[in-house]
Amino acid sequence: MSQQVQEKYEESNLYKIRHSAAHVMAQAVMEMFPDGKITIGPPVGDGFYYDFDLPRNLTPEDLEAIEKRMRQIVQGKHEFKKTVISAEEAKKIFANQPYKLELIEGLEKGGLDEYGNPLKEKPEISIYQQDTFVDLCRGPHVANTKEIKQDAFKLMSIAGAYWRGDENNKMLQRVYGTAWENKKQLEEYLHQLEEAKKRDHRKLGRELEIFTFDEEVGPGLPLWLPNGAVMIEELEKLAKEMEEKAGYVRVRTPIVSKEELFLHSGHLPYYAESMYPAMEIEGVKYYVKPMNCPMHHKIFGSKQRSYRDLPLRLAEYGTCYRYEKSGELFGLMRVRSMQMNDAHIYVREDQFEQEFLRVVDLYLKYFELFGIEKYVMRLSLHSKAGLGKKYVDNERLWLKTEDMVRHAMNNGNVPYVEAEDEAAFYGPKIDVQIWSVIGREFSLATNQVDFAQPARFDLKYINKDGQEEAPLCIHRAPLSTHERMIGFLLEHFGGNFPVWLSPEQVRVISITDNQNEYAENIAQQLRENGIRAHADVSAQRMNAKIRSAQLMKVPYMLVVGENEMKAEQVSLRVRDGSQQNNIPLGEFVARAKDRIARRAKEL
RNA sequence: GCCACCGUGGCUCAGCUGGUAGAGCAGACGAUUCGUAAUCGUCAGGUCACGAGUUCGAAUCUCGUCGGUGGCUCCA
Repeated sequence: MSQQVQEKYEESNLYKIRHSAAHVMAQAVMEMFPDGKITIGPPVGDGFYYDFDLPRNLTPEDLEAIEKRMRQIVQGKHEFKKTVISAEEAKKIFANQPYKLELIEGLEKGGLDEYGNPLKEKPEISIYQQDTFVDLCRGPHVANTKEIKQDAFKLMSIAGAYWRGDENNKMLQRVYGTAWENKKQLEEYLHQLEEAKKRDHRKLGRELEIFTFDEEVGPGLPLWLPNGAVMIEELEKLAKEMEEKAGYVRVRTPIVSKEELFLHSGHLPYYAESMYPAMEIEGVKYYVKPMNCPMHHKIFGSKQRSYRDLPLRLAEYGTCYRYEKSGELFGLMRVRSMQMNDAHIYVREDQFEQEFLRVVDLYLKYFELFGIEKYVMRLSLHSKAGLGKKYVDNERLWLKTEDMVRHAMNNGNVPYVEAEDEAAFYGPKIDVQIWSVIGREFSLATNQVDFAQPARFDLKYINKDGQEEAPLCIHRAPLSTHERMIGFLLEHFGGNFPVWLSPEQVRVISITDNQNEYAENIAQQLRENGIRAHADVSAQRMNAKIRSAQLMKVPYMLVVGENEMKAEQVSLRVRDGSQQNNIPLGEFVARAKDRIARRAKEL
């Protein structure tokens, strides 16, 4: 479904403007560095970039100069002229441009596109020229440079990027820019970026006292503050409720185990670079677990299983530790200690499809609950080249299980896209890609098939005929990790959580000291009703108390003054600003309890 | 891990081309007792991330380390 949107964008005028702006930028950069090497410069989601190999690193001042020169160039109304040429001619033109020569060879020989991916047919080779700048390019472009409005683009940042996206290649300098049809659109976009910053989970996490990082504790190792701990517990409670209904049982396993376990599981052969290095005790190596699965497989294998026992659904919200490269860490979204919302389901082959769909169904229930509407299910497959390296070397089972997943998804009428070379080492998986409201994309829920580990651990059950048979295993984490989930939810709700998720659900605000005791009393009654409440009896004025409760995004404020105390009532101010004066406490308790029990979106 | 940039009290930020730190908010204390988003005052709080170097003198310059940010690679 996103395919359609992309095709549209590629045909749009905006796409041409951005692509053309990239060429203009390349012209400006090449004027500055005549010996520089150009590579590729495509449009992207909200702008464009161009990758260069330059004699020195660009500085922010350079960006200004480049931008200034670009404005001059676009005003020149230079035509974008396309010429179709032969590979030989192209090689002559770009004789001093090694990256372009590589691209031309790719086009000529195997039909590789600029990212090195194979093309279906051998494409024609064309160049585009504007003013003094010639680029190998298939287009399309705007008619002339003046169609790029001089006040509707902006260079955004300099970044490093590997040639052809391969970390073994040279790192190039990438300049990102944004370009729009007019000044107003550009300003709107820049405004959106500002707004997005306000919803950044790292900022909200600090302001709402959800989590913190400490240099001395270590990068990627979040400390959960009391408010954050409440949220995690709410997520666990939710998961436990759902899973109990769905027939899961819960287990607990240790954080470290002997090397042998991870050799056995295949983690060390295939996953070692994402694991913390071993520690040695009494001459034996121990590893901190990056996943719970090997332990769960041991639990499966701890007694003889009958076909009647399946599906066996073992759940554990265990904390795992992965060594993520330092540059990959990102707030709560990418951490080194993470609590998986994990379970492993052991099924017979004939149960696979139904069980797999039940897991997908569970995701959808969660998405509905959180109001997540924009997502894409992505079926991640192995690649032939990765067999024996990234992936367990058993092509037959890969193809078979991939087909089983496809079949299940098709039968369940669940739309999905396929992604080659993205699977887990032990089998294909469905990842759910979602976008937080501020446009950040990542995968949340995951549902993975594992044919490899059960075999490695020699897991068996006794079938109807009394024969031993190997189960399939489904790894699933519909709430992802609690870290990433809460990071996502912070941005998704902008900190305005539904009542059930709010760390503090009610703040009781006394107007003067005379009502302090009454306020404390009410907070206590609320707590006895299972509502997270506390009284603000500080020496502040009511307005200041309301302001601080609003800033902490507390869903309900109960204001109590002389009148309320006399009448034994409360005045309710809701986070959205609405209010309901002089209601009996019981009425409010009923409302709050109802919202919490239903996990309602509305306040 | 790679490229670039950044790092001043809990938070947000001032501190020009080097002369040894300042504000607001938050906090503590005191005063105020007030009807739906900030009452007033006083006080306390910083080895300017850390370590070297240059210099008569460094928060300001150089190098290194650590941490963060934007990307690349990778990913729940």
